[in-house]
Amino acid sequence: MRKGEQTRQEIIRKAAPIFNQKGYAGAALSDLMRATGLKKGGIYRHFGSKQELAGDAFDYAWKLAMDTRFEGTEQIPNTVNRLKQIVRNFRDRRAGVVPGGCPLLNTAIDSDDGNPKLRAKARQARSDVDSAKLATLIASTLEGSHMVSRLQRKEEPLDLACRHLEEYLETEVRARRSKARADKS
Amino acid sequence: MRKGEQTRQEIIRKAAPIFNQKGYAGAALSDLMRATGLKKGGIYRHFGSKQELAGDAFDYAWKLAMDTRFEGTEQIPNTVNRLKQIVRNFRDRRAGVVPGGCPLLNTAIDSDDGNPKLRAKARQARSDVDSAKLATLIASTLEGSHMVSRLQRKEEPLDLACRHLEEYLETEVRARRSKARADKS
DNA sequence: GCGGCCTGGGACCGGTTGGTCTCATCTACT
DNA sequence: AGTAGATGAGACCAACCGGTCCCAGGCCGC
Repeated sequence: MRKGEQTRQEIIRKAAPIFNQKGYAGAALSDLMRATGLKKGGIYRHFGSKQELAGDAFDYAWKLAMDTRFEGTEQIPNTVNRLKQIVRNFRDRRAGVVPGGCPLLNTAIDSDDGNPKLRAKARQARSDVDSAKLATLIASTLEGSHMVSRLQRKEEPLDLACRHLEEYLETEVRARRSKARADKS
Repeated sequence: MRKGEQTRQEIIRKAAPIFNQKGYAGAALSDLMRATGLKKGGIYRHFGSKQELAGDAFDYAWKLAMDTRFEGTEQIPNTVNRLKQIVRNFRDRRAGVVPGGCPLLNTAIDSDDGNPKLRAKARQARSDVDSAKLATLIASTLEGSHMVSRLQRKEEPLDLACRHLEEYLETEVRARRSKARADKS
């Protein structure tokens, strides 16, 4: 029982970048076999289907991405400052995260038409993190500019979006909250 | 010669939604055969490979999307107002455009790792439309929120981003331009 | 250290993949 | 109207797809 679970996790770890880079249809069993060093039988011992593996791989990749984005932000007391740190993490902390870009963005596009299991996972992941409209706006902006950055292989669009968001948080949000607090008292 | 070109265009028109919805790997020849009503031989008479067809299909889908987004904006003299109209078009003019979401976003993600031909096309498409940092920011925000909207099957995120952009254009940009003009004089 | 269960290799499956080729038919020019 | 070239069907291909199964060997509890 011990060794099996260990191998299972190893497969997920090795498979995650493949799915994240090539998408569900693009990631062939042969790719996963090469990446894991296992043969088909070995992989299928631990997962009932390719979909199940893809699902677990997404969970793994997404958890890693979220952990990275929130890294060192929990203890920041001020909400606006915390959000700004998350934005900065999104831009700067690329290393250590699963290769192939944002797992949520990739999976959302990949599973958009068809593949309801993966779609549900992606949707759940998003709704878990969305606690406010503000977060939606920030996430959308970051996802979008991240995509454009990856496409152009330039940091500029993402950088621009980050600066925009920081400015926005600084001016609009902080100001609005101060106003709301003032109105309340 | 006449009929052939006609058929070729018809194939592109019918194939574009398939590629846009399922991605390159996910769009099987059999899908394209069903969509076009032609058999394999008939399709391959007009295209040297699946990649070539995918490339032409992307060009078609992207042109359609761009035409829709810029529809009725050329004659608006004020730059800020023109941008705001483009934003509104992006949100409202969904009909008539190739199903499956924004072709650029889909193709960018799909061709991100591997498939350099398609990647080059997507990159070219973006660089053609990006004339300014402002445009990059707007495009990134729209693409991102559009993705989130599609994922959640809700208009809210896109709507929110549009309102945010309109507000941003109204307050920041228009104000900045007025100031610049004032400084100059 | 023995026995049984867990593990992973590898052969095998039917179906599908992208792609080629031939040939009958249809089109369009003279 | 005749004919040459354009066209598309359909058979065919090897490779590969996701998935199943069995069995040898390694792991682990006793």
